[in-house]
Amino acid sequence: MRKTDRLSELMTILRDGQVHKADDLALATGVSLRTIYRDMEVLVASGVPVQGARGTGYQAQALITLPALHLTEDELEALHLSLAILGESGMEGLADAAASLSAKIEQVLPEDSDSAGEGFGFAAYPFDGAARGVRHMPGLKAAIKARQKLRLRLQTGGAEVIRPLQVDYWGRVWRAIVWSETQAGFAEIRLDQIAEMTVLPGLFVDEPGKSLSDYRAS
Amino acid sequence: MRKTDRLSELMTILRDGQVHKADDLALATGVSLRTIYRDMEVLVASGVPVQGARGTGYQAQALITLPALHLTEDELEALHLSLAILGESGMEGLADAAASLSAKIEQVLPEDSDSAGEGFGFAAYPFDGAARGVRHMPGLKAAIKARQKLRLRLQTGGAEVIRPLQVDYWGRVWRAIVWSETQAGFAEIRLDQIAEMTVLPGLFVDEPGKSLSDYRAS
DNA sequence: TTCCTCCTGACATTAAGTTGTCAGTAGTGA
DNA sequence: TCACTACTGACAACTTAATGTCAGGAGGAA
Repeated sequence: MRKTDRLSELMTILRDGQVHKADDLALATGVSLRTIYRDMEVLVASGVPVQGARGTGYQAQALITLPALHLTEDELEALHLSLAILGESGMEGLADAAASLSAKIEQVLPEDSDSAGEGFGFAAYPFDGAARGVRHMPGLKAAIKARQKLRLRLQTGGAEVIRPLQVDYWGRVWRAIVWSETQAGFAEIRLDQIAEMTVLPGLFVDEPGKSLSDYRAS
Repeated sequence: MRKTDRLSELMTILRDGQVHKADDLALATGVSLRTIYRDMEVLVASGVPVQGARGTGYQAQALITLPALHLTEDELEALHLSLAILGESGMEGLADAAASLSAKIEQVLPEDSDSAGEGFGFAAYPFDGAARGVRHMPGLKAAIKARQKLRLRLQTGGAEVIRPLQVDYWGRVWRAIVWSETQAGFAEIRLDQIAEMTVLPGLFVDEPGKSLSDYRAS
């Protein structure tokens, strides 16, 4: 039996949530006790919620394994937004579950060292903030498509008239890349910093020095 | 360098969405061309959206990797419900992304062979059905807690007065385990088969032969 | 057609990982 | 305190996986 198959089998056995002695697991899988201890270590390290109690045995909680997924940005956005919506729904139990799932997801999402990024020196991604920020996503995207100017009031208090150019997921935050008319320059605005967003009647066209490709060239 | 580290590094390089020649990847990671070809095969097999074009090079799409997660049932419920809600929201683009993400998740969730289960012989888990079914989850759970009887009308047309005992995720479906007064027996009802659910004024107490532990003993 | 670069199989060699045995430690409940 | 069972380190032996070299093939663009 290959090791990965054996780990799978262990998880199947443990899925019942009952207490299992290492000896029995060893018998069931045909390996030594020492190997079971090692396997349990591997399972724990990979995030499987199983505990071993001395004198008792091993017990896992209800256990559904979602293997690695590769997501597009749209899919990640959908995931964030949907959990945020549920998290604020007040549905008993579900809001908590959405929060804990969201925390698990944030825990494992890659964080590029580059994205430590100046100005973003927060240690954790606050769930409430993400909910508020992600809410603006659809409106921002519509404005980008329609080339519509927006007025943003940020949590820091300032208001800016901007041309939204792009929304992306950079590091562990959703951000908008904008040309700010108020500041006459490019800006990267975290969506969770947006307190209020108002659609303005003015449209914009690509002007030299103010377009997305200019931003990228800088 | 360990293989897994190298695969990680390859993904980091490819994340920029640009075209990369295998030769350059080999130089960057210090292995032979043949090994790069093998590595790319492994990445593709694991779901990474990367393609190699002959004469050109390798290119990946925007790429966010969510490693394996271990969820509780509550968290899976939250995930299903939240995506279902977003999927029906009509938000442009997001409903599609929620659907595609949901499909990815269903694709990889474990399906116990036991759960092929008689009567459930469907090949795929229809998204629409899941949305409708998951909707009843909160009401069911409240009724279980309050020991409230319910009248269910199923998609097959029948109506039953039931005592809801438990909701769980079995195989790839959410189901309710109930004592059906109409049929005088236990039943397992897929949530997506519930067309309508009405709360009745009657409460129930555990009667011998009709409780959850009786179900489990059978 | 030529060039460029991905693609695949085979095989000997090399590298890495895994295992069981043994010894010793430790926590919990009766 | 004792019994039960999880826990950890070390090491030799064994197993499995990975690698590079070589040869040959294939698709797409200029």
